[in-house]
Amino acid sequence: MSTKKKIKLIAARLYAEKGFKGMTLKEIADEAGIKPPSIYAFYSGKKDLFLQTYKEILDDHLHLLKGQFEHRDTYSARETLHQILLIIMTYHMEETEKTKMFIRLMLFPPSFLKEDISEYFHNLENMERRMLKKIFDEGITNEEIQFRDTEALVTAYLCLLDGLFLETQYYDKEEFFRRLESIWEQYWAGIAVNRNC
Amino acid sequence: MSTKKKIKLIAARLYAEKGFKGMTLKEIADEAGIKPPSIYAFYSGKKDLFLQTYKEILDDHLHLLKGQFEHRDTYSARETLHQILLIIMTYHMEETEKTKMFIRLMLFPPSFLKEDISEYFHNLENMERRMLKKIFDEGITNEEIQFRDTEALVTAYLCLLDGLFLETQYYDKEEFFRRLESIWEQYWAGIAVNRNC
Amino acid sequence: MSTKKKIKLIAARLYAEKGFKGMTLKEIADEAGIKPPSIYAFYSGKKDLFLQTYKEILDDHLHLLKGQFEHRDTYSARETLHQILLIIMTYHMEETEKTKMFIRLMLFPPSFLKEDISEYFHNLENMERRMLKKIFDEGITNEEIQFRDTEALVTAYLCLLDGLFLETQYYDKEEFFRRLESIWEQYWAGIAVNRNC
Amino acid sequence: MSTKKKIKLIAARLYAEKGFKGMTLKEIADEAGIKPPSIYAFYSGKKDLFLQTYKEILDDHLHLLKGQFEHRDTYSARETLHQILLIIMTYHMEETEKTKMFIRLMLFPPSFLKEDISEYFHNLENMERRMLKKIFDEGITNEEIQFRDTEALVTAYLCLLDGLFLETQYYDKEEFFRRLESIWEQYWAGIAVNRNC
DNA sequence: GATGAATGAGACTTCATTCAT
DNA sequence: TATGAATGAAGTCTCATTCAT
Repeated sequence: MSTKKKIKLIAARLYAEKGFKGMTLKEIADEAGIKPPSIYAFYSGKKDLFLQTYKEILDDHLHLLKGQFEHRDTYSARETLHQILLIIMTYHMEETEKTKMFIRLMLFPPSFLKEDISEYFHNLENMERRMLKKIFDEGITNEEIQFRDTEALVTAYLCLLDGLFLETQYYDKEEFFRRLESIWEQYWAGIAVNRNC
Repeated sequence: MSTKKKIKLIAARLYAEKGFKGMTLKEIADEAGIKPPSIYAFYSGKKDLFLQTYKEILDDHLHLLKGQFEHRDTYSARETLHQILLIIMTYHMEETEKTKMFIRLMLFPPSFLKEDISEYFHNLENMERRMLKKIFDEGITNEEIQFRDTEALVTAYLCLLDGLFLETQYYDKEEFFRRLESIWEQYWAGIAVNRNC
Repeated sequence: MSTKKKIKLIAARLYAEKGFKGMTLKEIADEAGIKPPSIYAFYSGKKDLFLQTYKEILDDHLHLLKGQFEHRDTYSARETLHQILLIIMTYHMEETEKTKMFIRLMLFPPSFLKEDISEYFHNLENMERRMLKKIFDEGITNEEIQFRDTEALVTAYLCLLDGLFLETQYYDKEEFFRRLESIWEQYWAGIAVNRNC
Repeated sequence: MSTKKKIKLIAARLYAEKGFKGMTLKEIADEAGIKPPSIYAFYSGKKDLFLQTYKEILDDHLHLLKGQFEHRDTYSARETLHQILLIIMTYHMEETEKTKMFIRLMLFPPSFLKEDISEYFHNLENMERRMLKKIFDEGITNEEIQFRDTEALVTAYLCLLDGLFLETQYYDKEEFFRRLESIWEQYWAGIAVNRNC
């Protein structure tokens, strides 16, 4: 891997662990096997390095989400919604560094990025809402899901995503996915058309 | 207010905003209207100040939770569970600084507190689970809630709490509580005994 | 003992151990069971406290020396010279703090005392030389000591004192006095009139 | 000279003058024509700088002593013992800084070095005693020196060394060496075989 | 006498950054 | 590309000292 790329990866990890102030160029350089001034051969400073790092993280994340919402036609709404949970959470459980960085950016952005980040998340949510809305609309049309204001359905699903997302930080893989299934079942029971009545 | 108390409050806020490294004694002193060395008249150092601050935050939080779970006998399970959501989230929407500090501690504890924090959250969850278990058991006995493994019910409710908790960070008060109601309704529908069948 | 006196004694000890910069008013106050500002009730500052302390040390020392040289008439030169060694060294072995302080003052005086101290030691040496000269003159007159330039005898005796003085810092009491006797014997053999020839 | 070496030399001098606490990185930097943080390019802190400095001082000193005791076979005991005095004292009169540092280390070691220093001086004395013992044994065999317990002879010679050593701090070169000769003569008279009887 | 609160001065140290090589 | 040397800015902390109480 190129030194430049290596620096960026290390920076991402250290940012996730320690935050912007807490990560030092010395530590990054040490782990990359170079000396701090060498970083300036690739990036114009700490901020620049971080800017390039964080952009990549967000792009990754967006790409992942987009991927999940495409090719969804062949499945039922139930399967799609369940699948989305699984895929997103698997990603977060596996890419823990990226996820930690993501959380830091979301909740505690460095002040010089606050606006930028805020806009990103705004767009992200809108995109998610649009995509989910389609899925719920189809689910209602197919009589899989109880008729209800689609916006409300989206809202609750996003809350489910958020809750699970936060919990990826507390539990180990096995425990987490056991919980996920249990939670999913109750969630689905609340919105599915009850065919047993 | 005493200077000592003032310092602690400012420290809590700045920790919430910037983290341990990011908050500086200079800034704390400036806001308190004193000079940095004066802080040492009350705390033996930055770490000590932080330790005393964080202990208070956690005690506050624990106290709040305990308060919510007491005196619950007169209400139905539905009311109790709904009320818990409302009270906890109201606290977090109002005490935004303490909540931010709480989140930082939970997700990105300073290394010298990792163990301590970890133990605290472990105890916290156990306590919550015990209390919620009782509520759900009673709900099932009263035929308000569908018969189901109580542990699973607790797990899902905690996930709901987590999701909402995270969302206190994104939305304004009005928007947040609108969402809360919508989410609650769907959640309750998933676990309540369906009397219309 | 009065607090004022207590402070002075503690200051002396701490100066001996750590030097002027190394001793802090906090530490002095702690040991005296008071708070640092209270020292200002007795002394106008650290320098003043030290000035009063060091003056007492030097006065003590001078007083001791003077005492040794008086009342010497009844003894032989041999006994007198031997006795002086014993008494001075006993003092230094017993009053280790005062001795340490004395050494510090002599070798590493705080810059604001350099001149003062230098003058003191100049006077001290002159006084010692005068007194010793008398003893040696009498010793030569009595044919106890070989005829020789009295100044040279004084010089060698002072060197003996210095050597032993330094060694009070290295050895324990027993070991030290064993050495002293052995050294004294050889010294005396070098200057005594050899009656066996 | 390299900046690193320059810093070390200045540190040694300032330590000699003012002790560990009294010497400041600011002053060292000023004299070296750099700024305090630059010192950290060469040493990891004040302690480290001091450690490297003091090690060199002790090594120097040991090296000097060892040098004096070698190649002594061709000389008489008298010449050897006299020569040792001269060479050691010449060193101390010329390397006044190193000697002052040496004295400070010996009498007032920084607490973090106490053990280390103590062990060093212990070893030093043992080495000196061994070497001197040989010289005295040979001196007795050659009938230059009166028969006597060799340990006692060594003890007295070391006391002579100590006395002169301390006096290197009081007198100027000329005065000092005049005294030395006078002292030496009386010392030697006390242990030499008296051929005139 | 004594002290709690406060502070100016100054210490050590870290860190991002520059620049000549 | 890479780095050794250097530094300005800033941070934590210590300490003698002041002052109102």
